[in-house]
Amino acid sequence: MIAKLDSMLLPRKKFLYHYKNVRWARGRHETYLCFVVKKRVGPDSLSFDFGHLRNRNGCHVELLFLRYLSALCPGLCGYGAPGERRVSYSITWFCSWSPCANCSSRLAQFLGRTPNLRLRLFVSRLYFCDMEDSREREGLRLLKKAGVHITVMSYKDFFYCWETFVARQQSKFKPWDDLHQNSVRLARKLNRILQPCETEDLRDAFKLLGL
DNA sequence: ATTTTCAAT
Repeated sequence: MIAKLDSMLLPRKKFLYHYKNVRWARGRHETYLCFVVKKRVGPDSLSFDFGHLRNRNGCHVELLFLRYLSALCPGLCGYGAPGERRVSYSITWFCSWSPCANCSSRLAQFLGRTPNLRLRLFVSRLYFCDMEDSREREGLRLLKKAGVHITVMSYKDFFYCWETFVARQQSKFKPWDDLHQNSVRLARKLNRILQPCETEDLRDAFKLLGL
């Protein structure tokens, strides 16, 4: 049973290489997506599923996930019997890269017509977000508008992923150098991206006034 | 100081 489950888990080296939140992520030509799916089956009870995916055959991992979604979440999209309610799900993603502009837009569209799905998104690194006017930045704002909570992964998130998705064989999660600093830097960057400009202007104004 | 990015060779 353990051995069977192990094959579904991420090898330690793969996780560490692809999720490392280093400034210059040379060679990460793959993106991994670890997910947790929770289904609301009653007023209180939740069922639970988890796993991981990576991009394949030129298909970004987010869109790959959308393809698997109906199998993963029965009753999410179908219309069911007349008068029957759709099933509600909460999904959490932990992605090694944040989504590209196209994936963000496709996701936002999908979520717009699937109000019974809540998506929480943790990312290790920000994908093509250096330019002030990058389409990827715009895409992240679109996702926020679609109700997605986007957060940069911190120590506790890497730790949780290690415990949940990695074939760790009893080994403890060993944070790499600068994990915390990198996470803080990226979180600030993401906040600046998601923050409406007015707030930023106000903050500067307050600073000028010494308030 | 500078470096990369869901590849393409």
